[in-house]
Amino acid sequence: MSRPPQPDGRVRAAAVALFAAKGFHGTGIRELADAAGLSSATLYHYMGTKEDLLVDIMQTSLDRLLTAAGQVLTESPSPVAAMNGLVQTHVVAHALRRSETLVVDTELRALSPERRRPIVALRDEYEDLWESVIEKGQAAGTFQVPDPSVARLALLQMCSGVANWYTSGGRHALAEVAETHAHLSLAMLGAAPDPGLPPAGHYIRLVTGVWGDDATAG
Amino acid sequence: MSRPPQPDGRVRAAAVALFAAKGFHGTGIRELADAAGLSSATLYHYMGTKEDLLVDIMQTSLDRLLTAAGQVLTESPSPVAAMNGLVQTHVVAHALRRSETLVVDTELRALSPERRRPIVALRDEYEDLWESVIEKGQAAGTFQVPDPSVARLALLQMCSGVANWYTSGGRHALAEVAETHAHLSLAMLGAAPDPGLPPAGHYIRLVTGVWGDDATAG
Amino acid sequence: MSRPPQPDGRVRAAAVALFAAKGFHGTGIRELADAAGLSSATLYHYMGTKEDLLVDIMQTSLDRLLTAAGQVLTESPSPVAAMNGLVQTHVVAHALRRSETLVVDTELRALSPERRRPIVALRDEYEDLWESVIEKGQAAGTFQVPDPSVARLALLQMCSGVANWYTSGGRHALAEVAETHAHLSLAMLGAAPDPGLPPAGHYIRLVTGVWGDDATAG
Amino acid sequence: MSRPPQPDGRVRAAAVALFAAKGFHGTGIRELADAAGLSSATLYHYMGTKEDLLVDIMQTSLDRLLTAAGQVLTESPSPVAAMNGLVQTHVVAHALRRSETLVVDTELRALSPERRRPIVALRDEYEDLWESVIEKGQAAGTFQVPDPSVARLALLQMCSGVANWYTSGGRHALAEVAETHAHLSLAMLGAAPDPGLPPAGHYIRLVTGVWGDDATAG
DNA sequence: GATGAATGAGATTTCATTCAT
DNA sequence: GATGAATGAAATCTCATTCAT
Repeated sequence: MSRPPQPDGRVRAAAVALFAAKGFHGTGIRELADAAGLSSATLYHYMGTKEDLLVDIMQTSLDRLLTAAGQVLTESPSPVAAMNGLVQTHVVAHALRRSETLVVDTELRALSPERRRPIVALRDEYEDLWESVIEKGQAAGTFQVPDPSVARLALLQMCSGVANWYTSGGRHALAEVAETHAHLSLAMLGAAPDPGLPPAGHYIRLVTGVWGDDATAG
Repeated sequence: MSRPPQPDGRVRAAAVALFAAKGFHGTGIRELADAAGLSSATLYHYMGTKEDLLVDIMQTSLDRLLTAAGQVLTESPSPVAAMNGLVQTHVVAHALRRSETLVVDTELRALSPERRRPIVALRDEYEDLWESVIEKGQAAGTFQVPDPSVARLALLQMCSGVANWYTSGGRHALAEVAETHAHLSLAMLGAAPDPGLPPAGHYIRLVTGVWGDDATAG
Repeated sequence: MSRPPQPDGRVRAAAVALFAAKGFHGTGIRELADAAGLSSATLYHYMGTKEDLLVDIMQTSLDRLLTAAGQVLTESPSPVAAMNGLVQTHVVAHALRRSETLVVDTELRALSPERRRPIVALRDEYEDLWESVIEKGQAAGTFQVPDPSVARLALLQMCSGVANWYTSGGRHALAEVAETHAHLSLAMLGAAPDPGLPPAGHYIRLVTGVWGDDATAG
Repeated sequence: MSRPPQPDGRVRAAAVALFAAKGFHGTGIRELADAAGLSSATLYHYMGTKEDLLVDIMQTSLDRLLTAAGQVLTESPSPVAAMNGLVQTHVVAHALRRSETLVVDTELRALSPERRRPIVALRDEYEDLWESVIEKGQAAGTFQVPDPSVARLALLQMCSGVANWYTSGGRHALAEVAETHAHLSLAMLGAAPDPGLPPAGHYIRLVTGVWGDDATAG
């Protein structure tokens, strides 16, 4: 009775998939139970309310993005390297975990104001990492953009958008997509290409390391 | 009884605003009626079902995007000019008509398969215009991208994303946002800057010309 | 404003057809308006409430049945002749005016108690005519039935049932159906066949005379 | 989630009573819930849609009529015996289970075409049993009717009509009604009375055996 | 841990009817 | 005479959630 129970893997996985496919309000609790192989009453042994479940999914996802970004920044010696890493990590995460990242990006509005606040704080913390890299590069003369904050917004929209169209086994290989986005991003920022940056494989390992292989894939 | 009556301006405007803010499934019919200043029964005097209303909004919006893009392509002598025009027009439309463009971009999943099909066809028609411009530029040697179709996807996500964060009267002026996106886009495509291209004002006029000033603003 | 307006031909005809096909509660007022070629608001120039319309239809139909039965009894010299006439008249009316007789037979329950009472009185008046003919024949020794009142009920159900299955132009000609029912009825009552009774044509003329050719046919 | 749950006894009983008394369209879902002693939401725990409930009622009723008729035909050595049995069984069923038989006879039109088809097939199967008995009797010279198919229609309408007027404890005892209808039916068909046929008690037992004493009585 | 039963509130949509024009 | 606009009430059905077993 003290705190809401933590959703187990099956429930989370079903919720992530359904919230991504049909939206939070478009997903019924019985639908969710069916997908998890449980009755709707049993569902409540594994979670608090439907909103609790959404919060939990978002929190976990943003925590992981922050962890991954932190590792990237630690290991990157320059703004160009940092931006290359942030973009590739972000793109790989949005490609490999399409559903959960889509949920974070589209269902903020479904949260009540009180529940939304801490989630938005996490998201802002993450986006600030990007902005400060851009500013450092701009200050160092490595980047030239008309407006750093517009650049940050444009970059993030572009990279997050991968979750909208990437399909594993589709026309574009993951490494290709990640590297192309890094290339496009650096070009956007006016940075010269740097052949010495780590290739996509490095960031794919980083992302899979952070996410582990829980059942929430997809 | 023959065809569902055209929802009048107030109903459409209320629907666009609410669907954008809370999602299709997150918007109740009574909420919609309140926002339109009608009773929920009267609402049905002006529309078919809630889904009809969504389809109508999407269709109108995509028709206008296609019209605007057609005008841009007609008047543009080169791939660089065309891309500059497509990006600025798209960005201006997504900034001035945030709500309706957001609805088009996020609520496709709320449509039943039968209703979705023709809408997706319109969207694909629009995106194909972008792709063929990229391909022409690539063929002409003006653009150099690792992968044209990834570039198209990345560009569109970036430019559509404006609807997620632009606020009139906010930190960024509309003309600045449009031109910055054009600049970033051409940089992404590896094209040299061209100071002779039409400035944002031209495309703002084009967009307001196409959209008119009906009640659906926002 | 004083009394509810009399429904005109088109409205009555549409109502009779729809009430018969879909039931009173199964028929919507807009459906009715469509069928009559009017708007639902205009409908109310021609009728009172939906229930008024039903009452009107039933009253008219029962009045005509009573008129026809009165003519039959006047001209019939014996219980056998009377029963032959009642049956044939009833069958012809239920065949030629399927819809309106079905409505009378099945929608009594849709009336409020106050409106039902006078209609039931008319129906009882009509059925009493049948019962008294059976009793006269039983008293005269022409008929032999185990129970006159069960016989009346059985006879009327059988003859009214024609409205459930007769179709003009179908497998059975009207005259044949009427005469067969008269034959079966007299057999049920234990009466010897009488070749001198008027044939179906006589009663078809009687019925069409009473009903006239208003627009309520069918 | 797989198949609509079987409505339990109380829901079925309430539905049968209300559909018979007020018609399918005349019966509201809350009314039904009240009669079953449930909330309208709980109702849906026990049934699919209102139409599913109607289909279920009709199917069950027709299945039982077919079962009973099959037993009658098996045990009847002659067309006269068979017809006597069919009529008495039918009459007893329509007297003891007025409501459910009335629903079958009057609410077919409330079904959508897809749901109606299999129900009509069952009804036709049942009516064909009657027709073939009449034809056998006619071929054997036991019956003499002007038209066997009109005779079948007339007979069935007469016997089904019992559900419209019979009341247990009313003026007419069940056995009397059943035997009277058998007598009238055989008279209609021109068959000589046969004192050796089973009396009503036999068929009352047959019917109560087939119907059991579930909660759907009335 | 699991679930059938239950429900108040609310979903979307239709109802019959009125009225100003 | 005709109708578009309007509506309170009610229609059927689903919602997220609770609880006794």
